[in-house]
Amino acid sequence: MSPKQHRGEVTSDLLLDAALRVFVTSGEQGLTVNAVVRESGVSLGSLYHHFGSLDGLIGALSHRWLDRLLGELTGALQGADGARAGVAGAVRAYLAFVQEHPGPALLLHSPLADRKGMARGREFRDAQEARVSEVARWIQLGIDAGELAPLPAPLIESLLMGPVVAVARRSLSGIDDVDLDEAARLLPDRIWRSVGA
Amino acid sequence: MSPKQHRGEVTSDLLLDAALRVFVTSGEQGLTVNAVVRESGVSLGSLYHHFGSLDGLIGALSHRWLDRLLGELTGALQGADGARAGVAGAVRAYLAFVQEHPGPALLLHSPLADRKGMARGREFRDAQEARVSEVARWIQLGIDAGELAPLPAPLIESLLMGPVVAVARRSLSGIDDVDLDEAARLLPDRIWRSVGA
DNA sequence: TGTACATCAGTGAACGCGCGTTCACTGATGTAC
DNA sequence: TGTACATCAGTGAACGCGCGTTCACTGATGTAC
Repeated sequence: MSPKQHRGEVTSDLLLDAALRVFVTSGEQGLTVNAVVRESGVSLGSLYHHFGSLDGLIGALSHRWLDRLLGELTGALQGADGARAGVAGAVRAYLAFVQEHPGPALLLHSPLADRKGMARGREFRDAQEARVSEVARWIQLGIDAGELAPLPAPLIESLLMGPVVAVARRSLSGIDDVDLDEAARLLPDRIWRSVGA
Repeated sequence: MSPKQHRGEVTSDLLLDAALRVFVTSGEQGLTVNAVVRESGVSLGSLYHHFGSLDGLIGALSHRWLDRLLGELTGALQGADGARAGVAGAVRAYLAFVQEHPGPALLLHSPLADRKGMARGREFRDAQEARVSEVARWIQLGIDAGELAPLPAPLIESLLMGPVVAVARRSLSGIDDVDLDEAARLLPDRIWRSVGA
């Protein structure tokens, strides 16, 4: 599935980038094989050669970007000194990602990512699983150290990321009443109040 | 569009209920005219007579349930004595809705609701607009009274509902690591810390 | 109360369209000797 | 270095399927006089 020749990798990237552009301009229901082929200039057969199916292509695209987002998130958590700084870092990292990559962020907030990703089973889940449990571990360490409130980890995670996701969705959906820079300034302190010990 | 005879209303309800069942069992991409017709026992022509299109049917279904959810939410906010009680009431009302109506909650958390709803334009938006701005007004009153933190209203809304939505999504997506009753007990106090003055 | 008529509700066969996928094939690249 | 061969990459016409929608029609209900 992963290319054995250089030109194969180039073609894969052409298809992935085209698929993202199609999604951004035409939405979920516009993301068809024909649209991707037209946008990329690559032949239909090549798409199937590299990804096996449309779901395969979308899964690979989601995987690529989810990996980057989770990477920045876990990096921010673990690179910080103490729970409070970690919370602030993760909140800002998420909002920065949304600002820098609105297209991919929209994709990841759409159910396409979940559905197609999950459908691919093990291979996909396992790769992310590592990242997701890094977050869970960080939370547990924070609770054990008495820095985070002694709540179930999923609730901490919801209190931490819920408001950020809500702001991101609002911004991405074109409801223009929220300023991401302002949110990056104000949210960390407010979120800390809810999860801090 | 709304039925003039009693049997018309019965048929509408049959279709709406069937559409919800189809969505719950087959998901978004399984929600087709044929599936709804098969599930409801109503003829294809009747579906088009009452709703004009599949989008019309889905829009009406989303509208019906979004109305109920927002109704309970605004009811909880306004029926409470003080901002803190309002926050707790709204959080519990939302989680109770998810527990009592998981199917509709799944529908409202899917992008189907947004997309189809928005596409119908004015008529739809305006009906909800009233409800949505009731929430915004309640928030503004809370800020003015010095009970809620002096943040932009959208941020308060995100801090208030974000964690609740996150917990709901988690529960609805089958990640079984979150207990809604426990969340209803623990979240109000935590959320209050983040939005209280 | 009875009849005529307009409107509403319900029906299902038929249609066209665009979708994802397949497949037989050609061309390019890398490797073994 | 040269040649033969296997594998990888790329191509696009063709296919079948299920989708949403239309339409000409019949039957039921309510209303006017």
